[in-house]
Amino acid sequence: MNVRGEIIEVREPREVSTQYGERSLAELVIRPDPNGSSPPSGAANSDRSTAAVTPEPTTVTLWGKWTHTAEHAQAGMELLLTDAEENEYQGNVGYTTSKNSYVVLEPGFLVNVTDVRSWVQCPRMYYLNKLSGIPLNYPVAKGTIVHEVFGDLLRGRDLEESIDERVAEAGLELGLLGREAEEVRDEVRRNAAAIEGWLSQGTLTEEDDWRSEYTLISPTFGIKGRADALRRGAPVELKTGKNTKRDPRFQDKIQAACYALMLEERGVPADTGTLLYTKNTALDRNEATGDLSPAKEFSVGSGLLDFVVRQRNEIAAMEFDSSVPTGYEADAKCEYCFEKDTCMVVAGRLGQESKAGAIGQAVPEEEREYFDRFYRALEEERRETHTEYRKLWEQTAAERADADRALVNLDPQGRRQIEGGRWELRAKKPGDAVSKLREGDVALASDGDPVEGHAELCRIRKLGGTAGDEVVVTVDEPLSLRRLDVYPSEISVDRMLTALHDAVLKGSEERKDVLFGRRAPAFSGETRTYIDNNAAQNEAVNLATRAEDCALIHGPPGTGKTYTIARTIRALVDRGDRVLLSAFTNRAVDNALEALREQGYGDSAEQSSAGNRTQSDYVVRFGTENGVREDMQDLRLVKEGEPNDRAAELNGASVVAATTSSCGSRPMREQSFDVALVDEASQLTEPNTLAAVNLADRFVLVGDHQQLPPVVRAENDLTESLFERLIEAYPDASVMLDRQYRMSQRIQAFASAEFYDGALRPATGEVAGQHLSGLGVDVDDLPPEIRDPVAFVDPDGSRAGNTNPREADRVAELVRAYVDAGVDPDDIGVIAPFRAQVAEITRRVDVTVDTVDRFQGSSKEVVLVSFVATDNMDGPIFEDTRRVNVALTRAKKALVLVGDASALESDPFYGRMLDWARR
DNA sequence: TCTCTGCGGAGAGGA
Repeated sequence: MNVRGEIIEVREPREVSTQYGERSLAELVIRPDPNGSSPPSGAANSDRSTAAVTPEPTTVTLWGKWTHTAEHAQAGMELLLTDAEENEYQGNVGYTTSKNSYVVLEPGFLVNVTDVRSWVQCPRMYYLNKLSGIPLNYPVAKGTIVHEVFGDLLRGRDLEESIDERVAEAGLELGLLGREAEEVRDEVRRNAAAIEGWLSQGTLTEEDDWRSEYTLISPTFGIKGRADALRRGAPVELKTGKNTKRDPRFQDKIQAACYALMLEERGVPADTGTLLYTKNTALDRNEATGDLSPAKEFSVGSGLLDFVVRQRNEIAAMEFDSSVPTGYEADAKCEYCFEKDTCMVVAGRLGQESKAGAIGQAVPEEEREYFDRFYRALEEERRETHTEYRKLWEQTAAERADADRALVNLDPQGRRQIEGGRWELRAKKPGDAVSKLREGDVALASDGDPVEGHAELCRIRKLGGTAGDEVVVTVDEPLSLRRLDVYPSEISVDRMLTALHDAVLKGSEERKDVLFGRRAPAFSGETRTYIDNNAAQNEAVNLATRAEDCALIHGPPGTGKTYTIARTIRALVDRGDRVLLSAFTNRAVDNALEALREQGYGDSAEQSSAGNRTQSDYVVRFGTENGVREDMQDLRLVKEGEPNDRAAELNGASVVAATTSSCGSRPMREQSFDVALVDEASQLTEPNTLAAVNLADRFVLVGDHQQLPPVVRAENDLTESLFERLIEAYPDASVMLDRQYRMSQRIQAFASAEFYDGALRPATGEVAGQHLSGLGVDVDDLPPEIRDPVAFVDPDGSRAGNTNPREADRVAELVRAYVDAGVDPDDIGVIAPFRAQVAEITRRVDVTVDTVDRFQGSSKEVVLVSFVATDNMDGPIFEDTRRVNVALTRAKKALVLVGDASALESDPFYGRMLDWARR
């Protein structure tokens, strides 16, 4: 049986005499989790009836080599013991390890296979890889291409066709690395020859069954990864580096053993692993000690699997309290390590202990403190992401579907092989099924069980379609498409971590002086008139152009933020600056680009045809095909093609527009700018902002900290934006746009008073006095309760979960009243705090209905807000009043608050809002 | 069960 629970005490390991002689053991005391203990396989949920009783602490005895794991265990960690034996010692009943047991620390912490690999090489290397990311370099780029070609060959694709396409796909990266396509194709061809030779060597018989790219997630061992290939059920890893030894490298074996471990968990054990070294040149192959085959097979014994688990436990234990490895944990030799310099520099700069030693001047105390604080915050965020993975197996299909995390009960509609040997799978989804999944997302496609069944990472090509129930995905290997799950990603955390690293360890001293409060931002140069009808906007452009370090533009709702951004960019480019335009969302990036184009800059007509851009005065949109809006696709940098052309296109652009997340990608990390201008800065975590800021000498942040803050999973330092921190530290480096072009006087009054000290005012009398009559509506045609431009309606509903059906009915009635009075449905928007209520209202009306969070950045002539709450305003969603600011400031001419009067009155803030609405 | 956008998912290798 399996035993699982929280560790409450760890006792010293000791030697004891047994009938087999001297043996070591370690005892742990755990509080068993009644749901976690289960028979070794299958029926995990069979004994849930015992859940009601809180179990007594139990002693777990770890024998032999598992005492190693006990040495890393701490109270508070979760422990999983598989194949446990019940035992009784001196009257106490407990559990011990058996011959087949594994001991797993923090099984919910999901370690990547490559992380286990690098940890085995050296724990410091694991840390350094995580911290600084792997930069753009040729061996890695080439390795990636060879892997892709390998997969293509296994799927039966023509070699030359595969090489041509895969090299072309890597065009941008290769170009940035200064490589010619033909040279790369030749090299890939040489590597592929080794693969092909082996494939056709007779090693393979008719019974050989192959599959490529196998995704595995292990709930038991807390490991996830993707094997290059399986041959007769055993893992095959391709390595394009040099290995002139007879045996595979140890860390390569560890990698294959990780996959073998996960296969064993699925009941299909593999007792061998194969490493395929394609090597570089014929010369290298001759050096191979008599062994001409690129393939090296090795046996995967239980000792190796145990070792892998123990190594993985070391990582989980290290991450449990976010501590930093020193290198002494392993016996790697620093003198031969090619990361030695980096290792020593990081150690020296951050004041860390390192086996390799430390060089360089430590960064000031406050920077180290900052680094540590954000490092912990980001690791905490990573752990929250891991709980999302865990739900893949802890929740039932129905629970996943209810949480909008999966589409279940899909009806497979067939498959076909597409270009490149890959597959297109089709299915129908139950008509009313909704989820967070969107077209273009990477998701986990499965036959119904994403963890124990057959699952593949896929790309969603179509969701909905004209019939509304169509699902189309593409995958490397075919399966019966019955379920689609959100696949959580750590990319965001990884990129924030590298941005933090770059900011503290690579950032210029001048910028760090400002970031760490040692010096106020400086300004210089002449003041000019850029915008003649709005003093604050003009001041904002001047602040940005005169900034020597940074400028902060505070843009409340409707104040012409986007216009000001476009004008600023133009001013900067006109004087010769190279500018990075960034924002949190693709939508904001494209909006800013649109404004730039409206001002006559960067229009595609002006840009010469792609590949022939010689003048450096054009705009490039850097982003994914799905992320970039249709009308900006012509500016989008296509990464595929002739390396030199692709690189020249990016390098030559005087304005590059990309999300902050993209700024953390490898090609973008190679770019440099004079100025980074970041929109939606108040919605960005500090490390996210740094990803853009790191790429430029100076930066301009645009945002409104009175609107929504960053969305993060963990409660920590990430919730305050850099924008907010700096605007509080340096009010003199900021300007607030104080004239709004959106709301009538009556509508803006509450927000202005509550959030902007009354400083937000209508830009013109026309804006202030706008009214529904401007839409050709006779107010007398409306029901009396909504004739005032700001109205309150209490439908006397009651909250049920995150919905309020009666309130939804009332909202629908009011929407119809507006439409009947002549308001165009396109001019009406409905806002609700919860997605469930959004769905409830959407069923009743045919106008835009969305959450507050998704409405940020847009506006409507008429807005209705459904508050849902009854009884009181408790709950996190209502506590952050900035959300209300956003909701109330979306309306131009009419605003209706729909909610429960007594609940709203129970809170001072909402009470004031009610007084204003009822005035 | 609060809100949620990004991102090639992970891994690609160097002596």
